[in-house]
Amino acid sequence: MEAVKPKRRTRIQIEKRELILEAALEVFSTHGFRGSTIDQIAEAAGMSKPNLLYYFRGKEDIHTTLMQRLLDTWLAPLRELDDIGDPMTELRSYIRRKLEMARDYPRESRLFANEILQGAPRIMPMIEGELKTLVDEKTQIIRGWMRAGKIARTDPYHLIFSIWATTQHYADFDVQVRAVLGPDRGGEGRFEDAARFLEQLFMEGLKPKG
Amino acid sequence: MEAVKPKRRTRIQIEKRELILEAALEVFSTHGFRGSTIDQIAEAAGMSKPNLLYYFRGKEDIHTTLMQRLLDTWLAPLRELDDIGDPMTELRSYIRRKLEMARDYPRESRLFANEILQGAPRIMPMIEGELKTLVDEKTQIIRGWMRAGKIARTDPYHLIFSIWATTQHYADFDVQVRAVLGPDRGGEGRFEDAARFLEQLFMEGLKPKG
DNA sequence: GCATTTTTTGACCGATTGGACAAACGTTAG
DNA sequence: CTAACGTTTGTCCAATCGGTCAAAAAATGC
Repeated sequence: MEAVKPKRRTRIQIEKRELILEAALEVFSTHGFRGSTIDQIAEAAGMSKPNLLYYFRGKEDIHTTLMQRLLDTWLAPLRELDDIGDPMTELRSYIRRKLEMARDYPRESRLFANEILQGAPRIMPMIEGELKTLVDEKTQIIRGWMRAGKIARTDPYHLIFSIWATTQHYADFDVQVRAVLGPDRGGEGRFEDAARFLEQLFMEGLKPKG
Repeated sequence: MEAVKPKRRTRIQIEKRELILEAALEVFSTHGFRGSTIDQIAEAAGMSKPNLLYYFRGKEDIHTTLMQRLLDTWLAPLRELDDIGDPMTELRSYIRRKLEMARDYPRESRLFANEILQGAPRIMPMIEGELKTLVDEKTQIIRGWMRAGKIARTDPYHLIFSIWATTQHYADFDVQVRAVLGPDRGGEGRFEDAARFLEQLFMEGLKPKG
């Protein structure tokens, strides 16, 4: 195994690459990979297409760079889930943090959803590697809580899936959520309503059986 | 308001249009609208591009036809949710039916998800109309159950969202679910495991408070 | 069988796409 | 100042895209 090249970067390169990735996040998350064009990204980043291609080898390169960074931030809340706190409180915090991410980083959520929806053609290794390892690890912790009678016995994998699904729904299906709630209830308050609902659902649903 | 033209169709037209829609469902659901090409659809339908365009005016036409049909089948389980049965049983059946649809019609789910993810540019009217109306109607029924003390008091809109999110997750994020569960647990049994988990979560979560 | 209508095809078109490239322009160290 | 290096741009290209069209082929009605 060879170490990754150090890749000396100038100040301008660092700044411009950052600018491009921010623009690409905006474009990719709203149109998907194939639906986005380099021109769109270049324009959003305020530069010409050839100029953008001076900083990245190509469209694919931008996308993979973006996805690699994304996964880290995206899995951060799950990483924080640990053994030392009270199980119910830990899970409640996890749900809250996940919902906050859906609220504050909807583009990241949609970018990820777009990729998975289409069969994860470009990030399958990360799913089978990093992500699976982390989930396997955390389900063990959850299983421990169940054995200790701290939370109801159930399938820890599907528990995690359901937390992912319910929270990310508010980012990925945002337009539908807003349309269904209507103008009066679809405002910013929808996230607090969602938080209250999900907290109740999961806390009651996971209460250990006497 | 003018009635839609009767549009006399020959036997061949009916058959071929069906063939094309089936092929288009396959292609659109895996690559999204912009990611799919007419050539791909034509090949999947076993005909040439000009031949396909003899039956549909264009790419957009195929997509909207597909979406219009889809929404009906897609909302069918929610339509069945009614007042006459036992509330808990009704909700349990709804969840089960929804999960069965994710299992049996994953392409339809992904097609829908793709469209919503990108801001529902082509089906917004259906969301704000048909879908919203139905949800408004059903939340009233659910609210009635809550007032009658049959299920726990909570937000009926977010309850429906969470059922949609958790069930459709198994279609939309299928590759991720399978990758995380691994080869041993990611087989066909995953849907039964999911059904058991979701049933427990929602039934316990919605149990009326004594 | 024959005329009419429906279906299928190959060739083609303009627009857009991802990307290459060399020349021009800026910046900076000596 | 100037040579070396980093950055930006205009122009170009081949491939692919959605869609057209006229003519050939097949099906249909009489």
